[in-house]
Amino acid sequence: MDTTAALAALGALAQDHRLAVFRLLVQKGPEGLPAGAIADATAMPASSLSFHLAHLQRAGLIVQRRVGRSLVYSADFAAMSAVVGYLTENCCASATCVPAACVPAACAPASPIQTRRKSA
Amino acid sequence: MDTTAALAALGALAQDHRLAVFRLLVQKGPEGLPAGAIADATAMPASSLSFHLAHLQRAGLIVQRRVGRSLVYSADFAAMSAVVGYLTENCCASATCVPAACVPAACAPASPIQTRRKSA
DNA sequence: ACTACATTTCGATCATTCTGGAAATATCGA
DNA sequence: TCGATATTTCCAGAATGATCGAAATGTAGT
Repeated sequence: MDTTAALAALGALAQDHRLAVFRLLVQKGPEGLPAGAIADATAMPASSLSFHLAHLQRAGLIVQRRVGRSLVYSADFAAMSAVVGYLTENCCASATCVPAACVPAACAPASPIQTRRKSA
Repeated sequence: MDTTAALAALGALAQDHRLAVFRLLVQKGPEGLPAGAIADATAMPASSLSFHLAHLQRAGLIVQRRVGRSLVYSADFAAMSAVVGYLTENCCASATCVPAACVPAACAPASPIQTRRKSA
């Protein structure tokens, strides 16, 4: 993950509503949640939610798929892992920090369905 | 680290100049760098830099100390570690994610001087 | 084709953040 | 105390971001 992508991801998460939405989607795992259900859970108006979902998606943190007439969103765990990787790689002066084993693909969902995006 | 603090940290890092400054300070380790040197390295006007340094400091990511007539800034590795901890704890549905050994105090500087702040 | 439903896009408004010059503050050495 | 250096605070303007109702789009069932 390059700095531009990291910046986009950090910017997307640095907002209370978006962080709440993302955490909710992470909880729900690869199955995700339709926009309506997210709106209910977070008690925000549809248009505002849509704005934030688009922001998270632009940043590559969530993924959208259509199911019937609903748009179902789910967290992109590989992208999140890349963000954590970027931060760990850039938060320490040298290699003395995190055991290397922790960095690659650190964020995997409980079940193995995986959204299969470019692993950054 | 609670969500409010994480939000502040993410917000502080989600800006190109601030991310650059923070990465520079992380590289420099606990010794840090005076504001003037940071201004030189990043080629930004003093007042703008001061604004961003204050932002990073409010978020708890960097620490300031006076050395002569310089104000020396250094990364707070414990705080950064807390941010990574928050993200890893909140990026996975269950405990299947990062081996627990990686989370606590993950971000330590090469030398053991440690800025000694509340560990978030 | 029509109606209902789920969600997005548009547009206007309000709030926040970024920027950088000029003035103020703090420290040091003589 | 004075002048030089280092940095911050103040200020105003420009840019970006957030909010949410209303209208538009897309999908499904009949």
